[in-house]
Amino acid sequence: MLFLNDCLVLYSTLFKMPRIKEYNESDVLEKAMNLFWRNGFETTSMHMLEKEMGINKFSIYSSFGSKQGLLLASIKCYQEQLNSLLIEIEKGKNGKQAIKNYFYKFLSFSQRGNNKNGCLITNTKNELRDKAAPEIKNALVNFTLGVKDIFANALSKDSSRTVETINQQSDYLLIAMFGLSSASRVFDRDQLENYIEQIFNSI
Amino acid sequence: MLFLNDCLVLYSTLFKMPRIKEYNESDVLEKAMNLFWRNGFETTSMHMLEKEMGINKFSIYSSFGSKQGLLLASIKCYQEQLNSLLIEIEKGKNGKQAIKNYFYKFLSFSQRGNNKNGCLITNTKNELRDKAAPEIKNALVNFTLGVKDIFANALSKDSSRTVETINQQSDYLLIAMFGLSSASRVFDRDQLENYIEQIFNSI
DNA sequence: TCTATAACTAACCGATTAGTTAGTTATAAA
DNA sequence: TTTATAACTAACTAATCGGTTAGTTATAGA
Repeated sequence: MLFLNDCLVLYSTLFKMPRIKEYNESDVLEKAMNLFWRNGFETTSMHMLEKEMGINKFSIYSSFGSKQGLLLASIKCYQEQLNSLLIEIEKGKNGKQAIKNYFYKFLSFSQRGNNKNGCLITNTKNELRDKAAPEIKNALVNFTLGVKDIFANALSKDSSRTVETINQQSDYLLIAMFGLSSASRVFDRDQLENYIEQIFNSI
Repeated sequence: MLFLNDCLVLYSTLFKMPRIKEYNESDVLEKAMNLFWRNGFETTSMHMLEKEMGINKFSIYSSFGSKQGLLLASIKCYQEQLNSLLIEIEKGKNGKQAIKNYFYKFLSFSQRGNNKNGCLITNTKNELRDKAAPEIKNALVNFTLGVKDIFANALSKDSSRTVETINQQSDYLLIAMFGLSSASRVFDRDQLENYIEQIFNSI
């Protein structure tokens, strides 16, 4: 992602160099992401973001445009973190087992630090629905479609599944993952692990 | 539930009868419940509630005490409606099939009128978590425990399940129902029906 | 040192929030 | 008709919301 800072570096080679930003945009973005992840969009106020990010409103708005702009940047930051778990699926030789491993890793990811934050993407889908800006909706939908594709590709590595079965099972796993994301905010770890085991009994 | 209206009737036999309420409390409660169900707690403002319920703030506060008090009453109203679906499970002879039928009926219930409202209980759990008043938390937890019991009792009707298996499978179905509630707000009907079929393949 | 510029501070904006309250109206027993 | 009382109206409160802006500060080339 190209941040204003990068533009400034380019700019400074051509014109006079004005005052330098005192914060790192990817550092403060990570903090904003964690706040949205923990509290949701509406509950997270600009005041909370100022305190957590350590910068004031002017800086937030000059770097990210709006509160929803900051959420969109947070979602993309979050998606990059999830992607590093998702590519493990593609490496696995046994598709079903690779997806199952991903479910377990995701569970740890969603409950790290004893916080029951769930999944930022699922949380945002659940919370905003129609109220999200089109860019945010697109980011959420596209990521979800990507995950389904990864599931489908993994399943197609295993022997003897029809195209129809692969489509049904990847759809099923997608909703099961959505359910796990929501449930991970409420249920205990052992209940959730039992849930994962049962999910993979049926495919 | 004993409403102020009922107290008033009792009161009127002993003292002078003052002005009569111009609205029916269970009627306006149903409308409030639908609003909370559709929009969630925070998004539903007192102004929206005034318009939807057809009464003003004073009346809402005199009948239900607070916004969270109105939510609590709405949740109890909602639970009564779900109970009429849940008792069908207890009537069924084949436990697994009875629970599966409940999943399908719940899906129609959660998407009636082409609205993707999900489940008021799941939505509230997802949205409020720690911010809910203790009374609301208790109502949610107790209802959830009740549903698990109903699942367990139904499964124990079928032959040859150990106590351990019944506990695991009813826990699994509880989380699957939670997942279905969340997913029903986002996914399509045929995807969700496929999800239900796959769930019951594994038990 | 001067100057153009962007980073930064802090006060401010109108709108909206949940909740309150003073004053008015309708009721029915007395 | 009088009167006690609760239902009702509507204006109000203090706090908070996302977002803006006028004024100050730091930078580095000229």
